This record gives sequence, structure tokens and C-alpha cells, in this order.
Amino acid sequence: MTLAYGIDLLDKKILKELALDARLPFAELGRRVGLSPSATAERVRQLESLKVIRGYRAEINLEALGYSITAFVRLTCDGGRYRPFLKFLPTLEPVQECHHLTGGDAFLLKVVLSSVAQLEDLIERLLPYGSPTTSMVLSTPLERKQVVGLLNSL
Amino acid sequence: MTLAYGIDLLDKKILKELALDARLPFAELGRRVGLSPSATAERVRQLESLKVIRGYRAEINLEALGYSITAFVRLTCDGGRYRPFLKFLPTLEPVQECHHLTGGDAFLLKVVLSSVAQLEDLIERLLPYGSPTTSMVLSTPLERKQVVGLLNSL
DNA sequence: CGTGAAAGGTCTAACTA
DNA sequence: TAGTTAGACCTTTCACG
Repeated sequence: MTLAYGIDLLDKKILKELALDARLPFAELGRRVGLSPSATAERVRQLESLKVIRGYRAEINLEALGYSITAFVRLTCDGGRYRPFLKFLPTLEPVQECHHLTGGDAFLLKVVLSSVAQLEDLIERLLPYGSPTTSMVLSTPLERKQVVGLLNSL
Repeated sequence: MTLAYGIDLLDKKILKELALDARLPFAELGRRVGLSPSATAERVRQLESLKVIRGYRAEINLEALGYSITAFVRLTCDGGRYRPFLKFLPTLEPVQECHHLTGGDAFLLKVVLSSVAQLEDLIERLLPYGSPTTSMVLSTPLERKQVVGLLNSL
């Protein structure tokens, strides 16, 4: 069976393995999926050039580096302040993600900080662009390190 | 200058490089940070064992695989349904992240799906546990692939 | 997609500041 | 304690079947 972009079962297996350990040597990856090292490398290069694989990232424990606070800020931002806000956005270092959501020009920001004072500072800097509503993260009971679940149901 | 966990400037450089390209060979990584391959490998192993580096993941383009819908669901869940919900959570395949937030036993779920029908199905399955409020992601104007910004300000 | 040889990376251990 | 060097081994790459 062929999937989107002509991705087959072998590609799916490769993606699962690399999602869990991006540093796997091609030889070992090939062993796991049942392919020679060169055939494996060829498929990985194909997946990279199709942008199915976007890159390889080390997952860094920000808490261990002193970034102990994660929060979500929902910013309701009326029409006029939309474009200036998007320009301002990249200058906000603590903002790791910004999503534009359905429902009244709302943005959801995921922010990571090392003190509550920094959170207060961030909120103040957002005020000119809209009304922020902040929720701090108490715990993260689920964070799938990988997309293996989704890949299984392809 | 020494930082949390005895992390110094060289470690910081290593983390930045690996955050951007987890597959860099130690030889090349060493060249970039000014260390021999074996000294580089030693430091990386140290960072791994301290759990500063949690792992290496291929970043997979879910849209290319047909998962075209991302949404956030906020679930307000009263005391009695809290524990059953946490048990139910891992069985929900589309849920990529779940955060417990301040403010009235609320959970924020990030979900990835391939159709609106699946979103409706998910929402129905959440109903026994609380009141879900769903916002679909229209666009993601900022998604830092790496934590380089945060690492710079260490 | 597999094979094989050359190039280059990794690993371990002994050595040095 | 932390880094370098050296040599054995392994991986990657690429031309060819």
C-alpha cells in the first residue's frame, strides 16, 4: 500500500525509528527495517528532500537549564493590532510557539521562562497588542516525544 | 563562568549545534566548538547522562503525511473526573501534548488529526470527563525549531 | 536495491598538561 | 580532571551490477 508522497511501509518504519533516535547509524537503521545501509541512506535522503523529515533536533531539558516555568498566554487582538503584533512577535525570546486560532483573532503563545518576574514582564509587553490571559503549566501528564502513534495509523 | 549542572560555554555551543542538527558527527561538532572528536563525544555523553540532552528526534512533517488539522482543546474537569481522565488520556492517539494548567482543573490538549470528523469524534469522547472548548489552529506564525534563543541568554 | 572499496568518522586506551 | 593522540574498527558514500 502506498501513502501520501508515495510513502510505503518501509518509509514508515524508518520514520518511526528516526523519531525515537535521530542518531541511529544507517547500518543499524537498515538492520531494523530490513534493508542494506545504502538503500536505507537513499530512502532517508528521499524523505529529507521531500521535507517529510524536516530536520534532526536534540531534545534539550530546559528545566535542567533553569527554565522552570512554562505558560500559555492567550492573546485576543483586534484587527488593527494584528499585523504589528506579528512583527513584534519574533523579538519575544521566551515565546517558543505562537498559533493563530479560530475564534476572534486569538493567538495562543507557549512561553518558557526562568522566573515569574519574566512572565510579568512579558505580559506587560503584550498589553499594547491585546488582552492576554495567562495560564501557568502545573504539570505535563502527556508529552509524546515522538509521533509513533500517528505513524502507526497511517 | 559555570551554569546550572556545571554547564559551561563549550557545552552551550554543543547544545546549540545539536539542537539545530542532531546528526552532526562528533568530528564536525568538535571542529565547530574547538575540541577534538573524543573530547566532544565525552561532553555529549556527559550531557546525556545528566539528562540535559533528553534524546534525538527526527522532526517529521505531519502535514505531509495527511495530518492537516491541529487544534487545542481546553478541558475543564471537576475534581471527581480528574483521575479517570488521566488514565484515559494515553489512549487518545491524536493527543500530542496534555498540560495541566492553573485555573480550575483545566487541561490543555494539543491534538493532531487528519479530518474534522476525527476532531468531532475526539470531542465526543472527552465529554464524559468535562467540558471541552476547542480552537482550531489557522496558522503557526512562530515555531522555534530550536531553543537557540534561550541558550544564548544562559 | 545490493555490493564492494575508498574515504572518513568513531571508540578505546595510553599519554600529557 | 579534562583534553589530545594513535590505531583498530565501523559507517558512509558512490560507482557498478
